[in-house]
Amino acid sequence: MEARVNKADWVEEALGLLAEFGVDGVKVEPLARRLSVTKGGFYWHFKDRPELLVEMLETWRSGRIGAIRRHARDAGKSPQERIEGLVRLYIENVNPKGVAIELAIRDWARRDEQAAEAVADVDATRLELVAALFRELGLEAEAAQARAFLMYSFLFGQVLVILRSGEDDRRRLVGDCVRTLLA
Amino acid sequence: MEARVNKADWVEEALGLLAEFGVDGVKVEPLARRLSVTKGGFYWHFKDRPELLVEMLETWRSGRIGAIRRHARDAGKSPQERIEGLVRLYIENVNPKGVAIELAIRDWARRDEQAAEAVADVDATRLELVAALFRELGLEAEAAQARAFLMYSFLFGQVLVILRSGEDDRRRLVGDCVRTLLA
DNA sequence: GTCTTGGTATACGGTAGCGTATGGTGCCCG
DNA sequence: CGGGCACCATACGCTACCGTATACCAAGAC
Repeated sequence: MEARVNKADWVEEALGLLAEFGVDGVKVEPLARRLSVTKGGFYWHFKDRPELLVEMLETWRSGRIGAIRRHARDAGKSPQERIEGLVRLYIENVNPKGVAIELAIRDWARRDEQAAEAVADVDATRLELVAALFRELGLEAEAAQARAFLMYSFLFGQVLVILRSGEDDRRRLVGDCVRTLLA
Repeated sequence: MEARVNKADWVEEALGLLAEFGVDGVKVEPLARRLSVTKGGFYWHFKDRPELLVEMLETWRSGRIGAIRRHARDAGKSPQERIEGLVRLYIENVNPKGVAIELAIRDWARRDEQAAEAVADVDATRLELVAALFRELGLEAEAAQARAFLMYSFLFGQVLVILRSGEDDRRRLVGDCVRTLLA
């Protein structure tokens, strides 16, 4: 039943809109319609649309960084396994909505300083984690940093390229690439 | 002086808007304002806004594919040099507007089938070119394809990650990565 | 039982953009 | 020199969205 809609619900649904239509698609009236309410309540929680946007960014940033920190403590597995876990976690579309949000936010970041800062923040965290794993694998600090950058960039870039040959082909290619990056 | 604005001018300026604000930013009235005319002439050249959008896509697609074909005929240099030329050409921001257009179109492609098709088209062409260069370098067909995918994806992904350490650092990292990819 | 907290509905005025209509205007061509 | 072609200005009606105002309501706290 869930009659009432709270602040978190607004943000959550707004992220859904973001994933589907990009920043410019998160508009308050459509958002309210999605939640089957009118925008009456929106302006109770948020001063205006920009305030919702920063809230979304904060939610995303802390969510992503939290996820990374949780993953980092995931000891007991080999570095390879943990890297492969990351690959699965962020890319191999277990979670298409999450990927869509990432891409939408990165696009947004090209025009918005605050979005860019959030992205820089999570990138720094993730890159450091991946670099640490490469160091565990025996690489020198510099080399590990470069390798982490290469791997991380590849994983993102890969979702931007459109293969006509289909998803199976992509999975195969990504697999091959990850393997060579771990060599 | 250039008083009159022709179809190509509209498309050109529309691509500028696309680069700056994304697809949703290409709106006909603002576009006309940029060209210092009213939208009167717009609807003489184009039936409606969607028609402009497909025109932009076509222009971009044929432009990119043409550029690739031109580059492919650029013999006389070693494969390494030609690959490094590509890196410079498409990525190392010689041409920030071109990169912005690419990204905006790829974002657009997530929601629009026609944009996706254009992107798939240029990706196929570029991937094949890069794969050919890796074959020249002595890799087997399969390996060359995978390496091309890795390199191409990396170059795109790299522009999505935001480094706080600045552009010099990025250039250094990208250089290192490209070198390991050519090894 | 009434008060407060956390919402929701409705209605309004304003702006931006879309697409249409219609009537210019400068320039080239015959 | 008179079309007509290529383009521009103006004005209109329509819709979508923003933000504000204001009144309402339901549930728990006292």
